[in-house]
Amino acid sequence: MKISTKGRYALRLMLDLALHDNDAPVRIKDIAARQDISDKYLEQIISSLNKAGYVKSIRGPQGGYKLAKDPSGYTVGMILRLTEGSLAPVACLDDEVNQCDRQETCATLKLWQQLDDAIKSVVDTVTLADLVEWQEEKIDNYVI
Amino acid sequence: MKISTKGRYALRLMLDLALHDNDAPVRIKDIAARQDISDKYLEQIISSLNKAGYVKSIRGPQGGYKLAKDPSGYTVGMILRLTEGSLAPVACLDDEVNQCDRQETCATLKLWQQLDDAIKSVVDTVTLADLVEWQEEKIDNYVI
DNA sequence: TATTATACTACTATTTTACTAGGAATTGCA
DNA sequence: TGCAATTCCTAGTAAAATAGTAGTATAATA
Repeated sequence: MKISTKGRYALRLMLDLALHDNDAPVRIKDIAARQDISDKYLEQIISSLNKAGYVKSIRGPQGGYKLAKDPSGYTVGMILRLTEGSLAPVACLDDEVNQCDRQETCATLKLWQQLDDAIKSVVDTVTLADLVEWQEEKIDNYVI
Repeated sequence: MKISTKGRYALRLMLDLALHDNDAPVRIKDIAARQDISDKYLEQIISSLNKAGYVKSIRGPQGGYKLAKDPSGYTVGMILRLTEGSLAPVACLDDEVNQCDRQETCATLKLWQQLDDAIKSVVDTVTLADLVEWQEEKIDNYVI
């Protein structure tokens, strides 16, 4: 029941983009350095975000990436589902293909549905804008 | 972010024990047949439940397993954590060893805490007795 | 046209998952 | 007392997922 590095890195990547959103696009190399993540791995992750239209890419010198829309336009769930796949705790909630034949009389199914709802209530509510806000709060309060 | 078979099977196993809780202990073989799960695999799973004192075992002929206490005494979280390990969505919530050095200024940490709370609010609230109840409701309503 | 950046594809070591296999220990019953 | 039924214990293993690395192609800019 762990979120993988892919999902976690994707969130930090998008947050980094949101925090450095001025005119100039942000290079993978810079995100990788700031977030201390392999740039080659980030490249793969951002590639799927790019294909989904979550970020815009600019190639060549002075190139990089920018968010496609305002941070408030992304929920955490959107980003995680794109990189992690489904966030449902069991496969039978994903799609009909994975439903088992005990469906009708399965008591644990109700449990999984409740758990799924609880997860959704967080990931589909919190947006990238919230993360930006929280980040700024944390930085303000953080004194060495 | 999936619950593994180990955790799912453990829940069904415990539910099966709760549903067949009369004087006679329940054999692994019977649970395996009813739940359509490999009995050798169930054996391993119930072994950890036994070591944790969640079930009592009786060896020899007419042996088997029984719940150690009333179904209301087990939360789903207890059973899942024993078999799955931690249910926290990221390792840095598990223990201090896994905390990263960004902890102080990490905005996603707040997200993971909220997600963790949401998960806990379900798994630490629902008990095996609830599953029994749901099961009975389902069976009552299920007409072929 | 050299340089800087993204884009794409393939490969790989490690870990986790989901079991299977085989035998040892215990106990009830004939 | 011995056999059969059951749990107990340990090891092995195929397949999938995870977390990357590596190399080259493509595009844009100065």
